Amino acid sequence: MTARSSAESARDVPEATVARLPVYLRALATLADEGTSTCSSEDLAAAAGVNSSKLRKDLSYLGSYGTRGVGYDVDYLRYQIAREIGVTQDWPVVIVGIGNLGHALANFSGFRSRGFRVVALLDADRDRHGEQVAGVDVRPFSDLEQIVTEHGVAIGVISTPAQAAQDVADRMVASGVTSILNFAPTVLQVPSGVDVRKVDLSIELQILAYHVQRKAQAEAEAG
Amino acid sequence: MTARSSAESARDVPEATVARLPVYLRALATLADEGTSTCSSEDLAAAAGVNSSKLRKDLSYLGSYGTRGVGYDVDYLRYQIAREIGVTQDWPVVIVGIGNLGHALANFSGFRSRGFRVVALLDADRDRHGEQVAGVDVRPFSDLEQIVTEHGVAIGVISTPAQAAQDVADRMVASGVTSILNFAPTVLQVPSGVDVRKVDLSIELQILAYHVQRKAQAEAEAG
DNA sequence: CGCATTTTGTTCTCGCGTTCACAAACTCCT
DNA sequence: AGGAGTTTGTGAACGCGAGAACAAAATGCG
Repeated sequence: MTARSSAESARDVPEATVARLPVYLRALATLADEGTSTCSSEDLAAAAGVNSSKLRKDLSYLGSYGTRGVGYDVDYLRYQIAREIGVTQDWPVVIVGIGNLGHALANFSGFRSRGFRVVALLDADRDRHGEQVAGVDVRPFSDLEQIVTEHGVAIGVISTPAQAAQDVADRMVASGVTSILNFAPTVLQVPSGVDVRKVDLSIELQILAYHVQRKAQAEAEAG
Repeated sequence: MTARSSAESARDVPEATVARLPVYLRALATLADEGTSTCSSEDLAAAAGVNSSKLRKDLSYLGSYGTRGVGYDVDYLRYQIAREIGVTQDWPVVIVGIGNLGHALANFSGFRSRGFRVVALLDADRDRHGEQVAGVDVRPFSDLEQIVTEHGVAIGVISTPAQAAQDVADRMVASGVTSILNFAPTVLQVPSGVDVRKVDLSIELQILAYHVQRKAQAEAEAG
C-alpha cells in the first residue's frame, strides 16, 4: 500500500517501467480508436507486447487505477498515464541539424500529436536559413540561447553530423536545456543532471548483425 | 579461463554486452583516427562513456585480447570486436518505406562504412518507383521476396507508417528475413526466432519529458 | 444473502547485470 | 636478476527487474 506524500502520485517509478509507459499509452490509444472502453490487463498487455504480470506491476507504481474483476477504463487509464509521463501539457522542442534526418524529424507527425511542439529548427549552414521545413523557419544556430530562454525549452534534439554534436550539446546545456535526444553517432559528455538518450542506427544494425551471425554459426555447427 | 570449444570465441555473450560492443568499436575507430595505437581500459572506457570495470568484463567475454601492465592494441582489439559482431563481412539490407525517414536512412553514410549495404529500397507508392535515392532505385514492394532471395538478405528495415508495418514485417519474415529494425511506431508480432529491434522517436521524447517533469516537481517541492 | 467467478494488486523468488576488489601478469628501472 | 609500478582479467557481493503465484476485491447469479 505504501503511504504516499499527500500531493502526488508515486515517486521513484523504476526506469524500466518509465520506458514502457509510452508503449501502454499508444496501445490504449489504439484500443480507444477501436471503440473499446474497458480492457483487462491481458488485453492491454497483448496490445503492448508485454507480459500481463509485468503490465500490472508497472501500473501499480502509478496508483490503483483498475477495478478487480472488471479491468481498466481505457480513457481513464490513458489520462492517468499521460499525466504521469507529463504529456498532458505541451513541451516545446528545438531541433538542431536540418539535414536529411532533421527534415524527417521536423515532419514527423507524432511530435505534435503526442504533446511536443517544434518551436525552432536550427542549422549552422547559412544556405539553409530562411528555408521552411514543416512550416517552421530554419534559423541560425546562434539563435539557440534566445529561443531556449524565450520558449522555456527543456528538450533538445541533435541531428547534426557526429563532429558537431558535442559542441551543440554544450551550447544547449549552457542555454538551459536539461534533456537531449541525440541522433548523432557519438558519445556525448554532459554535466550530471542533464539527461541524454541516444538513437543510433548503426549500433542497432550491428546488434542485429551479431545475432544473425550467431544464428548462422549455430546452424553450421549443428550440421 | 573457461576452456572453449576449439572452433570459435566465447558463446553466450550477455545481451547487455552485445549492445555495447558497437560503442567500443566506434570509440576504437576514433582513437585510431587520432593516431593512438595502444590504450588502457580507462582510456577506452572514457571514450565509450562507460565504467572501466564494465568494459574489461565485457571484453573478457570475447577473449583475452589485452596485455596486463600495458593495455589493448587499438587495431587488434578493433578487429576482434568487429569479427565478434560480424561486421568484417558485408550485410545486405533492404529498406521498406521511402518517406522522409526512409530517405534519411538511405542516405545515411554510416551504413556503408560499417559493413552494411543497401541492396534495395521498396515502397508501395507507385509514384515513387524508378526514383533514385542515394544511387539506388526505388522499386515496388512486391519485389521483396525476389530481392531477399537473390541477395540473401537477413536484415530488413521498416520505415513505413504504423498501419503498414505489420504487413511489411509479415512479408519480410515470409521471404526469409530474420532480423528487423522497426522505425514504425507500432508493436510488431513476429514468430520466435525473428529478432526485432525498435527505434521510436516519440517514446524517447516521452521518456525525456517524464524526467523533465519529475525534476520540475522535485524543485517545486523543495521550494 | 452467500457463493462462484473474474481480475487486479502485491509478495516472493530467481536470474541478470553492475560494481568492487584483488590476484595474476607484464614492463621498466636499478 | 629482482623489485616497484601498472594494468588486465575475474571472483564475489549487491541491486534491480522479470515472472509466477496468490490474496484481496469486485461482479453476478441462485
